[in-house]
Amino acid sequence: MKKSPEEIQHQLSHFMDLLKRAGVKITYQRLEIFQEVAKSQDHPDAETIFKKVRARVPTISLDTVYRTLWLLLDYGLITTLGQPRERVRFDGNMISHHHFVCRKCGMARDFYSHEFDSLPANEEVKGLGTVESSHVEFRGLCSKCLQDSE
Amino acid sequence: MKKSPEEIQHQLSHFMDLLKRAGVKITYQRLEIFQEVAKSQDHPDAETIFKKVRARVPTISLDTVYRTLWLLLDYGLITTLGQPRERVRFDGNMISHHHFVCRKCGMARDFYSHEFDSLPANEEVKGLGTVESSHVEFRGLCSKCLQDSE
DNA sequence: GTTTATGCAAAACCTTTGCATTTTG
DNA sequence: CAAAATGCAAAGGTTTTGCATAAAC
Repeated sequence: MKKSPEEIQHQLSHFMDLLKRAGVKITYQRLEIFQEVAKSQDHPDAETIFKKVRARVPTISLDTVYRTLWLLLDYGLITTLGQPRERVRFDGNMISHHHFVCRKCGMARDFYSHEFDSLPANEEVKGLGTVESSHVEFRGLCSKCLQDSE
Repeated sequence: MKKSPEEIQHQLSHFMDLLKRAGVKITYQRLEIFQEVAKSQDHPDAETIFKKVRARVPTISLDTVYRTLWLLLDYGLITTLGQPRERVRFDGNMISHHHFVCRKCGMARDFYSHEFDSLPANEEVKGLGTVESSHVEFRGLCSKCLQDSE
């Protein structure tokens, strides 16, 4: 589902509004980086975004890209695949299971559900390849972070 | 759901069997590392596993831990949270969506489903915290990797 | 005895930080 | 003009690699 130029434009206005209200400066670099991520379809890494933006802003540096991406994340304008700023974590539980992940502290706990083990894939998904398993991730706040924020 | 000592023992036999058949050497270090991950409940990182194993094998080094963990992953004896050996990836799509991920090449594609946006959490999950959203990940082989393996 | 794994140290890799300069509001 | 952001270079943290030694088969 590719975004229309109008939709990108609309998101861009929202982005500028949000920064303005927060007293954060709107720079040429930030606008370009935001647009690049907003129109991306393939979950790019920082380096990829850097290269694409550099084609239009030759003086941009990689650390500005990182700083901007974390800023966008803080303002809830983008998300990451998996937990950001984390090292690899290993899982010795080979029984099919699912996760509850705390969006604040990153705590991940297993739970089990036969129903979720084999959710039905629709035609759109079947067209992408062969589906072997399904995994559910519930996101929210864990009891501990809930208490801390009260 | 904590594993019983018998279950760990059973998994250990399976592990040794598999390595033997593959002509891979069974070492003290590998046995200890495997057991540590097998009994873990909290998705530890390499450093954590290293520290725990070092308590029993004082001469072990961190690079052996990494080499062994990737070995275990290759043999399908453990998994990782998120994609292994990957940098952070950003997602500019803020509409609630789900993923199909290829287990071979790591390709991740979005798809949409109102049903999956709010799957019902059971009592076990509700006890962990407040659930805000649900996300489904289908895993399998993408069309491209499927072709390559034929 | 031959092959493979280990431990060490050094490298590679991705991401972050300090600081002088430039840009924004 | 004051405050904040950029670009540079250097540092930080995690993961990987080359190689001599040690262990497994």
